[in-house]
Amino acid sequence: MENEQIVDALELLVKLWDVHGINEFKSKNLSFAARGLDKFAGRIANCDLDALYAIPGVGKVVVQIVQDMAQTGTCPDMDAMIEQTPPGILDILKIKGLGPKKVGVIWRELGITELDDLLAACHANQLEQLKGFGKAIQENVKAYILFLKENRRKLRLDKAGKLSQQLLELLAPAFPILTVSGELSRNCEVISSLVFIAETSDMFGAQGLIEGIVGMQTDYQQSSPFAWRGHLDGHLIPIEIHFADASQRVALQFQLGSNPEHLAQVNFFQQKNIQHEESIYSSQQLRFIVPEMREGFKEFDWAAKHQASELVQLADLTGCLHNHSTYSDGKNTLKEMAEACRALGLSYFGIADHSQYAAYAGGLKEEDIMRQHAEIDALNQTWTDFQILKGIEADILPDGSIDYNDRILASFDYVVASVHAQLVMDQERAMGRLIKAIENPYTSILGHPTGRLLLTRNGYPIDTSKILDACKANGVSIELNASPYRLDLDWRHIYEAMDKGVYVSINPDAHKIEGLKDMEYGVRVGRKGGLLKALTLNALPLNELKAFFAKA
DNA sequence: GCCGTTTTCGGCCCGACTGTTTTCAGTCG
Repeated sequence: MENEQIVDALELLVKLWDVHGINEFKSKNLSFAARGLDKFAGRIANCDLDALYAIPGVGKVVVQIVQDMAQTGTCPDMDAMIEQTPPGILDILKIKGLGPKKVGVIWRELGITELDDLLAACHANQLEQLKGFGKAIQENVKAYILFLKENRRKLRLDKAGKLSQQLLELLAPAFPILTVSGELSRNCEVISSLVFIAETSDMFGAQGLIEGIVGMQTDYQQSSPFAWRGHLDGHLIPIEIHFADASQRVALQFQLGSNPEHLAQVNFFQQKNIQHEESIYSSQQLRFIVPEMREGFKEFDWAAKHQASELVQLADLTGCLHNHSTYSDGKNTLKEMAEACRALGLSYFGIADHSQYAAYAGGLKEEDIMRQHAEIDALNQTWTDFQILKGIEADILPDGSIDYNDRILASFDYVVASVHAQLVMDQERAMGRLIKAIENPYTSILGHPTGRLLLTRNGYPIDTSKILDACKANGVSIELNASPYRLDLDWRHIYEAMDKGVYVSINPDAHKIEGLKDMEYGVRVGRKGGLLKALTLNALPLNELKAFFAKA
């Protein structure tokens, strides 16, 4: 097992112990140890014992657990907990606002072990009767279960992409010409079904080929001679595989890859003998629209003003600006992160560790900042083609002020201002807080503007138009957080950012080296919203970027 | 279960909030 999986397993074990009410301090210690292991630089599975014992909270028992986990993927304690816990409890544990203690109460007092039963209990006002519960918690639980049920067949873009790759490999022997279509070909941030087009001259034999593949479960009611529908074992997301002969493929790819609104706007169903995508547009005197933009949203207005060649590309990026290191909650050192960034061919690395208010994430105290800046100055001596920029991801405090005093803020090259705590706000409060932060003269970039986590938590409500106006007026860039967990700014608002001339910064929010690659998701979703190279902050040459930060 | 001594037991990570209480437990980031 890899470090991340081991740590995840330990955290699950902690939760299960807490649900079962097992020695509170034993589980607290394991939780503490897991945090230490999470930060561990080497590979846990083959490090020596002394290194493990050096981690705070790790003693004989934890070492045994970790070793068992690393080698077998489980351990006796975990086996025992899994055996004693109905699987539905694990789903209930995912509900925000319900911790292990409350889940334990629900299980013991109401005998509930399934989400559906918990929802029914909410409807019957049983939850609010429990000690420590009330109307508010019951309403919150009800809303969250409905949210989970609505989303349980959906996947984030990154997960859908990986599953799609797996399916392409599975299907390749049967269908040499196979393409991805549907939402994934449009780079939607959340995918509700996986759509493929398989070229075949034997429409009626195609079905059977898929049925013969291990793991492919056919939904006979939804399938037809023209399309197989079903799912892959172990995955809830619906899969569609449409069949087309060579002459129909371009048209079908366009049809299934485009939102119906887009099809309507190009009069798709009135068009005959489609041979090339270009002709679909040219026949209507329209400019060509790239696949990812085909939503029937604002792409035609955009195309009236811009060319597809103006869209940002991965190769246009000159550096990246929102990253973490072991100074706060990152997994790799500042030097490792910077070197990895340089290896990607970028010309600068912006470090933006957490600020002091985010104590849970190891936010930087003043002395840490001094230490980090000294290290950056030293590292910057070692390169001529590359440099580290001194940034910070400073918390936007509940009153809208920015963490740190002006003297400290002035010591950074730039400041990413983000909300991390007190995320539950009505729009009025959220706007007051964000606008004040944007107006702060030290703010350079507004970080993850809504705080959303895709398929997990909706962000706080904001009036994006007013936020963009404030950004423009104050020389602040807005972040397109490229982590596939967030992809926040929502791409639907990028069109307006472009119209208003607001710079968008594609920020990976990387907490480890591999996280730097998330910039690709940012580019894909940015293009979907019409993001221009000219208004991508981290596509600017370094001197222009610095001028932007200086608000010159 | 682990740690660190006021060294073999007693105490255990932070700060803030929320929804429950009527002083606090549970949860979150």
